[in-house]
Amino acid sequence: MTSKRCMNGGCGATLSAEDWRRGWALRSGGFATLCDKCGMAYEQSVFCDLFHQKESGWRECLLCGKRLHCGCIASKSLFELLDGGGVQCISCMKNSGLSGLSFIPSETIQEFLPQSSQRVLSLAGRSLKDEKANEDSNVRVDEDVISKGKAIQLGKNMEVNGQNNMLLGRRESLSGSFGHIKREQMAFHAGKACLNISLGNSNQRTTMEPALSTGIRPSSGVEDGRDQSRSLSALQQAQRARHLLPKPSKTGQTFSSEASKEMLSNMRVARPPAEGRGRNQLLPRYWPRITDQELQQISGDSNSTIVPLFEKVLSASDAGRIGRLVLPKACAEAYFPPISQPEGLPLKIQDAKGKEWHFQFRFWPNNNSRMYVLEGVTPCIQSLQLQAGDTVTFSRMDPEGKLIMGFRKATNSVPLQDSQISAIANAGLGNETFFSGVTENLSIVSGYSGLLQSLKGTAAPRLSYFSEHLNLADSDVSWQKTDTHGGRSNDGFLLQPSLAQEKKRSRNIGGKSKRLHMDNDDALELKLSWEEAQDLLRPPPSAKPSVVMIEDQEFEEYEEPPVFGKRTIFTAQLSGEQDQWIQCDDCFKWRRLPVDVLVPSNWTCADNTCDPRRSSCSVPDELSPTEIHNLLRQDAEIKMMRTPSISKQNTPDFEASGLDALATAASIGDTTNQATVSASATTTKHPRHRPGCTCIVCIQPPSGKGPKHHPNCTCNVCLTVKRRFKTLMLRKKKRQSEREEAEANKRLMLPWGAKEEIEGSSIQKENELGIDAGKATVVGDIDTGKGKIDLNCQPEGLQSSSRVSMMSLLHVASLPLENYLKQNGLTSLTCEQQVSSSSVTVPQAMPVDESEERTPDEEGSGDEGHICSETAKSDAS
DNA sequence: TAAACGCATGGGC
DNA sequence: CGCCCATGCGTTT
Repeated sequence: MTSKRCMNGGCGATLSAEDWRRGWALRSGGFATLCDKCGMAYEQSVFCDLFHQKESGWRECLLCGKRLHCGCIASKSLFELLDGGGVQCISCMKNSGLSGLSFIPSETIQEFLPQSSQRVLSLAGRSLKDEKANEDSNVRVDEDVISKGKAIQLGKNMEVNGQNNMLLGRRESLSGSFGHIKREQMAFHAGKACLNISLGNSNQRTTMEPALSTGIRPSSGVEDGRDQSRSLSALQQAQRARHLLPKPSKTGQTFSSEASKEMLSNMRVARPPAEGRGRNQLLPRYWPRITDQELQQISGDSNSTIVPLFEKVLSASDAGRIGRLVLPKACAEAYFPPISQPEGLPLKIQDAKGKEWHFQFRFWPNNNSRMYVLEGVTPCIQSLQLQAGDTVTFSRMDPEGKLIMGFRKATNSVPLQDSQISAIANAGLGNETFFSGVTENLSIVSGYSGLLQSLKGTAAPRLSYFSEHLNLADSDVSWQKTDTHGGRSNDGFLLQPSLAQEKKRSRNIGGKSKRLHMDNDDALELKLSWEEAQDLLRPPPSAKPSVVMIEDQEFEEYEEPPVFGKRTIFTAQLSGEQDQWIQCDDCFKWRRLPVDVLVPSNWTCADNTCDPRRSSCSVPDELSPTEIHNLLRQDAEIKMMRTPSISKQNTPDFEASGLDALATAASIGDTTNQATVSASATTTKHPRHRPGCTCIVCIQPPSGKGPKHHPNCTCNVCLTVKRRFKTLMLRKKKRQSEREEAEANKRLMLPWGAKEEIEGSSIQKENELGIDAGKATVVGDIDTGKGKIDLNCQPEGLQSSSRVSMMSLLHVASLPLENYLKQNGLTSLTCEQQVSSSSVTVPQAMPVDESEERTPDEEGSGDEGHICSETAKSDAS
């Protein structure tokens, strides 16, 4: 397929593949081409490459630079698109031979949909030209006929723009064949006038006014709850989609931008993210995640461009002997050739090695729908040694249009260990969740009560409960899921599952649960530790928790769901002034915020109410590129320190700082790593408490200053202290039982060292979970109960110290809160704080982990003495 | 009789 | 309730 001929009436231009590459014609998505000579698309016309996609909300026309937004669907701009061949259907979210509007979230489209009406509709688009009834570009479609179509109902609650009446109808339901797009659901719009638009050359398009359809608005009284939810959540959905889109692949970008660059070099064209057509319509689980490298491998040295289409995790039946691979309907209809007969078509698909496979692409009628399958895949599956759980990817090589099949073995997932599970179960903290991966911007999750519910079960159900209640269906986020009982194995990604497990496993592959899985490379990319997740967890606005008891443990329950905030970076300046830095979602500039501002998951400059001067994306960065670089670098270092294994592995020479370093050392058994801090400033506190830190240590005013606190004071500091006390009590119980158990087993059999190892191992367990138990260390006189808890301090000999730590913690925790506070001089809840002499990034306080682990003592009042690392080391040893 | 085929069923959402 | 899709299962080859 080296050339194409424009089918548009008098044009007849022949366009070669070289033409496409040169930008004379744009090879579009699907199986279509656009004639650059006449501006018309032919075959299945697809306009998507005429537009650079901008996030999810709008596109910029490459020809006229016009910004098309959702409103265009009801404007003349829409008609332009329609004239090119169709529009996306809101019901199936496919394209009626044209995906120019595929960037518009379907829910948004619905908002602009006109109501079903008894109007004379005309079918727009050249692709309908063969339709006999459409020779005059007008087809009368009776209401009753239309109403058979399912798409109608989507628009039934919409009012009609008097000028540009538009109606989406289900093509299939109308009157049978409309040629190659027979099955497609497509758009109709009223009036002949639309057909007179944009038949000329491309430049005419520039004259079109977007003319956002003021006449069309969503009506109230949506009857169908499903429709309602879809409609009402449009913005949310769109926003979520925007935030959670996978990183664009460069290769994909070249698909449209390379050609267009040449063609439109003098135009204001922003480089689009590689939102290939259809991505917005497809379920995220089908979004291709092929890497640039993989794409490069496929394309080799050729001039071809690989456009990732979709992917699928193989189910048991896909990988089984039947040799049928069930294709996601939306993907099949969007990317594979249209088929009208169940027998379908033979399809040649080339694998990454260049071998060409012959499959039968067909469908089975299924209810009133279809089920698409690729038949004859067994040889291919076997050749590639694929099995259930592996992923096959489908791409298209342009301009040839050849289908390419790749795969990704599910070989590198990291199952949860039993120790991790049990540690999670034992942690006893209400909102702990084992995050295997989360994108940096997180969306709303379910309510706290859901989490609490989940706590009632074992660890595994808890995890799955949480997973399943994370409303992240539109996100590119997956959650490690564990089996609900028994082995707690990581179903779905077992390398060599036993036959006995086959069935159970297969149920967890694909299907609904597959969205809960995540490839390991994704997990790495999206790695977010439990601590970091805590950083991002925000209490709901105006949250007032009620305390509930579950299994003798108190939990704060919130009415509103918790919110995941956007990740920010905390810094401090020479003056000691603390800042929080946040990156705008739109312009990616970093803006300064006060430290105490809790930001939502999405944040743009416009939200910068704290600094009106910088509340616009147009305002330049406050920081120089170098400063930003340093900011990010330090933040990355801090992050790295939080993940011991990564830290150890990737930066063997990196001198981790503070407690993190010691925790790291503890968890990896390297006690020689001292707490020397390169990035932190001089402070009498542990280096972890650098200026800007918002932990309880640092949020308290300097000693002797600040207000005295009453016992029932509800200020942040007091609440935190009280909360810690509670946690301490909980942990006391836990550790006591652990200790008793360990001692019962080992007292007479093991020397101290070995016994200490037991406790040490429990700490290490927690460290594996991101619970830096090693941070909490107690030194002092156990017998008198005047233990001085310095959680800043990490003695060199972790093991011996942990023994003291446990006992002292137990003792301290057994005291009444008042005693506790009093004993530790905390009635005034003040602390000494020194600021650094340089501006540094600081780790964000970890609401549960660190703050709960520490006790007020450490931060405390100076008279008990604030034992810091150096001192503590000698004390403890 | 087994494999292939075509459709039906049902869980999950 | 409708849709998707994994897979079951009866029929055909």
